[in-house]
Amino acid sequence: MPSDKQDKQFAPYLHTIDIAVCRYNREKEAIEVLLHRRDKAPFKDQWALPGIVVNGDTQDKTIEDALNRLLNSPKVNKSPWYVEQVCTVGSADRDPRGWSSSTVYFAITSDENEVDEHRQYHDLKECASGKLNMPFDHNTLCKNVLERMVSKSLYSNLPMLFLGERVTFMDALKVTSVVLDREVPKGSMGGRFTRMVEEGYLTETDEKISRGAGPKLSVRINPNPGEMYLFDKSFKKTT
Amino acid sequence: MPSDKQDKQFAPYLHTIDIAVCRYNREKEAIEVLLHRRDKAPFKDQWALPGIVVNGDTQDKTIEDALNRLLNSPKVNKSPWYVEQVCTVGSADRDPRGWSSSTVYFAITSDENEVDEHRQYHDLKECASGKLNMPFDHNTLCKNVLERMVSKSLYSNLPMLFLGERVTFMDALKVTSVVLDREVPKGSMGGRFTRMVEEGYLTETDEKISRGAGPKLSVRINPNPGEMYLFDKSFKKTT
DNA sequence: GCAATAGTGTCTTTGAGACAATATTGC
DNA sequence: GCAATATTGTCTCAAAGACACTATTGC
Repeated sequence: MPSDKQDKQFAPYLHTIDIAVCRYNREKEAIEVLLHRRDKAPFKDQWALPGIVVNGDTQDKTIEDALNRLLNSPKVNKSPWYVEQVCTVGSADRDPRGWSSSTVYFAITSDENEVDEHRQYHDLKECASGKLNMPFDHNTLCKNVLERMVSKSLYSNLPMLFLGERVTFMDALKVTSVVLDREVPKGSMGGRFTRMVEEGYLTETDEKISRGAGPKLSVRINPNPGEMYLFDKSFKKTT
Repeated sequence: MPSDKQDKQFAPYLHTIDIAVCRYNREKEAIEVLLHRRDKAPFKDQWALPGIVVNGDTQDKTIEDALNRLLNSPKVNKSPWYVEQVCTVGSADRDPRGWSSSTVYFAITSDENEVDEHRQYHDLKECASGKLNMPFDHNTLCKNVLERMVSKSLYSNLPMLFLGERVTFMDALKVTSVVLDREVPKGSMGGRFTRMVEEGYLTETDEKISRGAGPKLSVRINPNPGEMYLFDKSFKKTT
């Protein structure tokens, strides 16, 4: 039924949704992206961003439906804390099969290590730089995702979203440094962190966890993981 | 030749480029968007965002080619100072003709009043709020454009891009207040303006212009209109 | 002259950033 | 105890923001 509407001979081009589901790997101190090993041509067996065809074999009511179908598909199978549309690209030559466009999303998920033969996390920086060679224009897409991530991290707590619900100050400092790829002053981050607690974005707990030497770390709770906090103080508050 | 590849009976859906070309109307103190009166169904004679079909009657090599084709088309016919992709939407019911997706761009152009029967500027806020009823989901698209414009205006000189090459401080202050829809403190804007001059983004001139009562206004030159200046000082400079 | 408005100056507050000093843990 | 490291505090600087004051124009 769907296939007679989407006859590949006559389809002007494919519109796909591709997604960069990212997590924070604490051991490697790196942001990683979930990739999918392609099981068919073109680029069979190469690691690519998971994607689906909008209105391909399955009819989607909206682009968001297609996005959710991708998130629930075996390629991804995640419920990320945060999802954001990054960009749309399209050209005659990005896919050897013909004209195709792709709408790219960026998502943040927990660091649970659910991998299998066809799902694996790779260093996002290596994907963006091309050190890990990816099919189609997926290296460029990863670069776009990384750029969006970095630019938003300057004026929001986006890096903290990688930490989920249970947050410590030192983890927030570390993950922000990892995302921005430079050392973040402890004092500056401390001020921001204090503000988040004072304004109720983070709530206090008595819980403390230990991570090697030194005092235990106080755990704060982010009741709404995925909700972004803006540090922007440009011009006066809207109040 | 192109039409046998894009047989409308078999097209799974239309992918269009829609653009919100905006200007600053100094008299009305408003941001306006160039609309196009549709000359055919659906929504004949209604004012809509100008758009074209990607790979419709004309083959495009890339999405950017389609964007340029739209900019050069009679619907728009502008070379904006600034163009930025905003978002992509798609659904089965946004266009009565069937599944369609649209990639939306935001552009800034001069305030030259080139209008005709089918091209006219309308208040962007009214388009975004729905006070001006628009076909398809164009009210929502305008809302997306306005939101992007406002959020970027908090940490960049985006509103100043409406002024083009010849810039005065008071115009910069005014257009920023108009974009943000609230009074911007003169002192804050003054600091930012001074920095732009000191860092060479704006260059000094001896020229002064008069605008009613009061002293004449000093004119500064923005040698690269369309190039955005970021005020962000989050964390330490990359140097 | 005089109203209107541009440009400048002063002061306060806030947050970034550097860095020292102190406190708390594992071993 | 001691090394490692979390946490707190102090100081400086830059920018936001409030607001007064002065200077320059059109009428």
